[in-house]
Amino acid sequence: MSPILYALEHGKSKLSQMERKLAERILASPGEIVHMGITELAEQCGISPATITRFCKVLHFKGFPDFKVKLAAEIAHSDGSPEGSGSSYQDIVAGNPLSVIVEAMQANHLASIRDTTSLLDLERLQSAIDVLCRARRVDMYGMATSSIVAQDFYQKLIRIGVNCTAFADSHMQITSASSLQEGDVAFAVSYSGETPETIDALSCAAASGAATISLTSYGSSSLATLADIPLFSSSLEQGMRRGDMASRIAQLHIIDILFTGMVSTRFGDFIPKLEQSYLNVQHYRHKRGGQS
Amino acid sequence: MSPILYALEHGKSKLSQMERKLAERILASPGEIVHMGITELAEQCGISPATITRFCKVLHFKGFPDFKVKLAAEIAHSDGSPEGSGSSYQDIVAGNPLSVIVEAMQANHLASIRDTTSLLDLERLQSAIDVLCRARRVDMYGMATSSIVAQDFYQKLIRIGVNCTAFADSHMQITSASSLQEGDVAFAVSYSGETPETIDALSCAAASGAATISLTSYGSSSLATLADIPLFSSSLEQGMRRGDMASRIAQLHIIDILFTGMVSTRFGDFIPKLEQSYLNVQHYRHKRGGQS
DNA sequence: TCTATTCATGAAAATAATTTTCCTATATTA
DNA sequence: TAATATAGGAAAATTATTTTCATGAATAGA
Repeated sequence: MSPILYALEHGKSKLSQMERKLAERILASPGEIVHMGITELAEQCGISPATITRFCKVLHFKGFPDFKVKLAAEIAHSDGSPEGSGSSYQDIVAGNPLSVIVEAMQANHLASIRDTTSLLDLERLQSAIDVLCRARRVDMYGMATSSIVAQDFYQKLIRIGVNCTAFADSHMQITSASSLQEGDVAFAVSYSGETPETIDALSCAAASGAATISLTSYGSSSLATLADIPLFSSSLEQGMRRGDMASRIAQLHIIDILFTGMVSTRFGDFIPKLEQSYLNVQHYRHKRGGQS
Repeated sequence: MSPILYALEHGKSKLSQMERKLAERILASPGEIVHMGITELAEQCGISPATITRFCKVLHFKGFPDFKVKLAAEIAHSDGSPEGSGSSYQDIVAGNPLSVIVEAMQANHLASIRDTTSLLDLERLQSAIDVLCRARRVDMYGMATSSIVAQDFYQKLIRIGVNCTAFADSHMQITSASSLQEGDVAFAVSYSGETPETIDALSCAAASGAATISLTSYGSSSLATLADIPLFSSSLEQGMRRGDMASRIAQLHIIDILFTGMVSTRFGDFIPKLEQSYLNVQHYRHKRGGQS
């Protein structure tokens, strides 16, 4: 906790009634305070602006604006997660004020990325990258939210000239999987690891002789068991319906690592293609008279 | 370097003479700026206070004090964690060992989420949520990477029964935009804020009388200027082609906040629909013999 | 090349925010 | 109980910020 908030918390007992109201309001959501005027804050606390100015002077600030700037600087260091723990998932419920939602979401997403990174098995990740780099063709499978992740990887791979498909349609996924061969890669994404359509597609791909990679939430699941190289994103403890938001961020995080790993491995091959795809989009647009 | 300073540094060329003086003064010692009044800063730059206020507005801040608070928050992280984990953006180059890539990616993504959160304007976010909650119909626009983000929001909105479309085809986007009416919402996503197809679609939507929301990387852009409610994700300093990875994570972060805000606002309406959509997917699967 | 128009800019007016002053009510101590 | 100290608010004063308006420079069009 930042020095200012700490001082407020611990000095509370010494403060007078009105000052305490103020201190409590500030502690309740410091992030909001920095975007408030003195009048607004005064009203919310049921006190007068004069009291606030005096209070800031007591704390040795030059005034209220000075206090705000210093406070903003301090709370920026923290994650927004209460008690600075760094890794706690927050649940979000009805009627929460927006500031709480924002803080909770930040805490969740940061925790999710951290947890996912710390769970990574580098060797396994490297072998996934190697397999992908050598792939003649790559198939992506995923339904609903996971289809977004699959699409994202698809877009990236296309840009470096990897022969890749990512059908959203489960029948097409199966059809595509049937036509894979040895040397091809099937990459399946699923939050639960139990999505039947995705499992079917990956099974089919394995039967066709393709190497299989799964990306699921951490823990044992049918999809992970099935895959040659199972990769994991962190699973979220609270409120399952909420889980897929943080999980998707974590999965994209892994996708980014995979992609960057691929580019880094085959720099010479891939970077020129990446440049070219970028330039071509630019070029086409300029012809039409638009901008970047 | 923080997104604000980065935007200043890189947008300098687009600025006018006086604005450039100002930008240079801010870049010279951002830490001092946050403790200055607008008049003092104006004098030091040899310009008028009016120019400063205008400049802040161009950067989509509410005014000079708002700029100061956001800047204070940002420079707080950057000097807090020098060159390592924490909050500085890392570039990724050829032949980096995987462990370095992983660390850099984590640092980038964490920084991106933090920066984006600190740049958020809660009031603006709230008005976006309000507008979305009341919308008769919502149109999503976005090309390439941004289309992924648009699709993601689309999937979420559909699940809570919001009438929403997210065509990937730019002609369909325009067609759809033309049929919008007052009370509808158009939501455009673009990393650069200059994607012509997306700008066209949003302009068209505005002409049709729809409320317009943009989600772009931080800085002044055509799309942000066009929108009634411009929202921003943090922009990434290093290696331009790398920017869209972190930016996409940041944009999804904002999508999650918007969605959660909507659900929280209209808990009673939306939660049952969310439950129902979940149960229906389950039900359908069990009939076929699969699992969750 | 000249004119019209747009755009950048500063001066000053208007507005908004903050701080200070002054006053009252309450509590405290002799 | 009276004297005094003090917290706290109302309102005035001050200060900061924003807006408006006028001007001159630059650019585009004729």
